Amino acid sequence: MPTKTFFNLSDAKRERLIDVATKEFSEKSLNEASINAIIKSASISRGSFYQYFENKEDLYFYIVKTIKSDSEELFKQELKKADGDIFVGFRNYFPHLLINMMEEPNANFYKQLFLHMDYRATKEVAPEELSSHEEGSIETKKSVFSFVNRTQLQVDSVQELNKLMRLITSIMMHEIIEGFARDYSQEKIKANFYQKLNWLEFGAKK
Amino acid sequence: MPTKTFFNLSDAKRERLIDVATKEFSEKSLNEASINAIIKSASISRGSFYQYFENKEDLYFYIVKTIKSDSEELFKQELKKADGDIFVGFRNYFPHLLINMMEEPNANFYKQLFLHMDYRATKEVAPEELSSHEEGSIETKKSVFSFVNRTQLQVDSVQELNKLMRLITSIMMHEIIEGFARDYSQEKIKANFYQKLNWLEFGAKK
DNA sequence: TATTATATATGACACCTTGTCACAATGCAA
DNA sequence: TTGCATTGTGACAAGGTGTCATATATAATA
Repeated sequence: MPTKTFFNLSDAKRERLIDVATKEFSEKSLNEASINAIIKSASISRGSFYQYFENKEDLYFYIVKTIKSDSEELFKQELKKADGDIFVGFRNYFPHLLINMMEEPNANFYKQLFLHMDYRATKEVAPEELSSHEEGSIETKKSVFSFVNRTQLQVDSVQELNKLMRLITSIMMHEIIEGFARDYSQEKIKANFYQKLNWLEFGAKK
Repeated sequence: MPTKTFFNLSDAKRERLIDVATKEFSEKSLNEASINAIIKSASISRGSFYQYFENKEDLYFYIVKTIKSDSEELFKQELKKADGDIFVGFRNYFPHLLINMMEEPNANFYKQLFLHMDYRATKEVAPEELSSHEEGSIETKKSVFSFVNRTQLQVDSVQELNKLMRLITSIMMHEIIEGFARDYSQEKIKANFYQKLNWLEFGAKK
């Protein structure tokens, strides 16, 4: 996380820095992007940068966190509308996610992110509740899981439900990555995702 | 790909270089690994390195290709044994894959690979036939697909079958990555994978 | 207001990369 | 031996990162 000093900065300076960095990360991958380029564009001295951030990653994942809209909340809403049916919930949630990720202003940032994402980045992008995955402490906090109608699912516990939802999430992400890589239209990505969701929901076997 | 010059090298020199590089890539990620370290350990001059390889990636993916056992062939065999049932095929194939990836001598190399893998690397590791994915030219070559019993599946075409198998492959990889990240035992990884395979096969909905 | 304390800014520096290139040293064939 | 093709070499330019002693604001206190 950025330091207190960073958050003490004037809005103008802070936003300028973030804007410049976001632009850099939208054009280059995390590895290719350079602190030099950022501080030069933002007219900030090298020393200052390191007073705000531990390193490039620190800045990067702060931006990821910022950009990522509160998707979990949105999903909960769709889940409620769907009376706790996660398949319907995911289907209706997916278009929102696509828009957030594949349309301006975030499209290029996400493209770079997804095409160069490693395991760590995956966790940063995934909904927090699902990725945390502490097997014991799930039931305590009132969470997405409480909105799910489990009776209609082949799951025996919240842990299994968690696994199932994480599976769907990862399939979802996978489709978006594939979409970025192959320049698929949103429609095509949706079709691909829905097909996989159908297999998972009803079985791929006759 | 490495140059002709590289393959002209004496076995001793070539193997020494590959050994040293493999060790480096088993301890550090592709990004962290340094050509300097490799050429120093292998007692090779900087100029020579660039006469063998275009860059670090060139060497890296050559090693990946080498290390990766011909998994496709193994899978075909399991598929035949299973009378074309891909679910049985994948179930029986998975333990082989786990051993190849999670036991000596490849374990650390794969761990680094998987924990820092991006989209490109994903494609390098995935079975070639599945990753190529040229929608037209699939049926021509006699391939895995010809061993699959499609009648029992909810797929309408070879393209759909390809998608389904790519889905399973990606779930499989995902489980292995998760396993590396969380230091799961092979047994736990298997259990996780089989559960997901069951959902996919028979449906996650009651 | 003058002085002290705290927070912020700075850029030279050491140390690391990578890829290139002019040149040296081989090996092999005529 | 001469000549050509192949292989080997390390200094070099250009770029990267993180640190640190020092300078400059800004706030707080006497």
